[in-house]
Amino acid sequence: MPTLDQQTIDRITKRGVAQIIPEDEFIRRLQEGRPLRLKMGFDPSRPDLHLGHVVGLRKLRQLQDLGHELILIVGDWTAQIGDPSGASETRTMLSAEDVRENAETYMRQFFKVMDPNRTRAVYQSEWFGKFTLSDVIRLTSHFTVNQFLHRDDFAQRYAGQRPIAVTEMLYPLLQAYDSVAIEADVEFGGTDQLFNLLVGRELQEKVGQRPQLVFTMPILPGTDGVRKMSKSLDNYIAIEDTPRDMFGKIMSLPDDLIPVYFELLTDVPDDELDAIRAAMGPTSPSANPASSVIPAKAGISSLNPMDLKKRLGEELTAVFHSPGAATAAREEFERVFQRRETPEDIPEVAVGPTSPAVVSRDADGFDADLSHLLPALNLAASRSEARRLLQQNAVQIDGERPDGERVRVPYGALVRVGSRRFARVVRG
RNA sequence: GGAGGGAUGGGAGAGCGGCUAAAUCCAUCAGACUGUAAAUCUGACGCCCUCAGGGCUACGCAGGUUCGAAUCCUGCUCCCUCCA
Repeated sequence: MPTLDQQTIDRITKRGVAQIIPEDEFIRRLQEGRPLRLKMGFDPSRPDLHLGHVVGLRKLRQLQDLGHELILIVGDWTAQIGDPSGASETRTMLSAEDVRENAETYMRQFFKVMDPNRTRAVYQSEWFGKFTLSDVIRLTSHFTVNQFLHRDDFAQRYAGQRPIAVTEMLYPLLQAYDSVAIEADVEFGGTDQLFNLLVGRELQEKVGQRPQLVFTMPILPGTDGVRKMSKSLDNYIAIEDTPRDMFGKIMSLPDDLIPVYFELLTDVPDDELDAIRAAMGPTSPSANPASSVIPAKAGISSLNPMDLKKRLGEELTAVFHSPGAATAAREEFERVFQRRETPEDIPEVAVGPTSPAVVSRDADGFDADLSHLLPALNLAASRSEARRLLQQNAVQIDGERPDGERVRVPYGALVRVGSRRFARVVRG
């Protein structure tokens, strides 16, 4: 294993890190030069990875690249408990096939960031499958309810007289036992995982193992700019989003998220990061419309929010798809949104003579009832919505805005609703 | 075992007999503007129709009271809190 220079240590322990417990020991063990056994768990009931997960994966990848080994825990038992970190929602049991399928989906995404050669996936059922009630009692006996009630999330719910399921108390315990089972050296998680990770550390110590180090990573804000990125809040950018969606969602981020995203999701050097922060800071043009013209100093001219977002979008899209796809997505974006031109791939929809959208037709086109045509083209969910869109002047046919519901539509016409919904009408 | 609280539109959350297709906020969509699908402002936001109007469905489920119910009553189902 390579010896570590200070720069590498800083990169590992400073950037994109919330807390390392204890930090000095972590650095010492990194320098020992022996492979560490890194642990990270995942919930197989939600196999969709998004950029919020990538923050942690990138950190793990850095460590893999230094020769450390990751053990990925497939949480097929904890998944049955539900998400203890907030929204209480009863979860149905997953079948073994579901778990396996979800795990495969997960890994497919996972290995876009991680190194498969230094990753080993294990299922919790390897040890919990054999668990007996007395094992459970022994496990629970190490901790007190009072201790668990101090967990931030539980404390808040208890104070607010909101429910805390008994099984949720089991969640940290199971997760902790995973650390014992695999003899983890370091466990990783978001800052909201701190309590669970520490329980693992404590349990290992109680059963006579060397206690794991705990490594927490900052939570990435979602596309709304406020709440953490999560699927249930629908403010996420999925790893498997199409290049176009991924790029587009990044372009729609609030400007003040730009520095965080660069910091946590890219390798831009720290000094460049500082420049970005300075440009986006409270006195930046984005926050002060009066000075929205950026000084045309060479090298700094690229530091306006839109260009930064394009760069961010292109870099990230390239990671999860390909550089070519990323460039194409950027060009598409520029064409459709900046120059208001038409996109490359427009779905063609055949409209036949019996369609209610067709009032009468001839060889070149037809007289259309737009309230029927838009739903038929998948440009509106219902006739009511179609009418609303028409009233709002959102509809264009070959660039013309119709003034009524009845209008002549030639075959091959491009129908556009708003700025991003398109369809081409073909004879059917 | 006992006492109490609740179930409303994609989410949160008002309403507590007619003025309620249901306040407000968020999300969403559109228009304007722009540096972008940012920000801001404006508007829309159940479905259907021969559409400046009309109709149908909707406030956990099933009944009931009433000219009229999301709102009152009864029974169910589900959820939550507290006491023991």
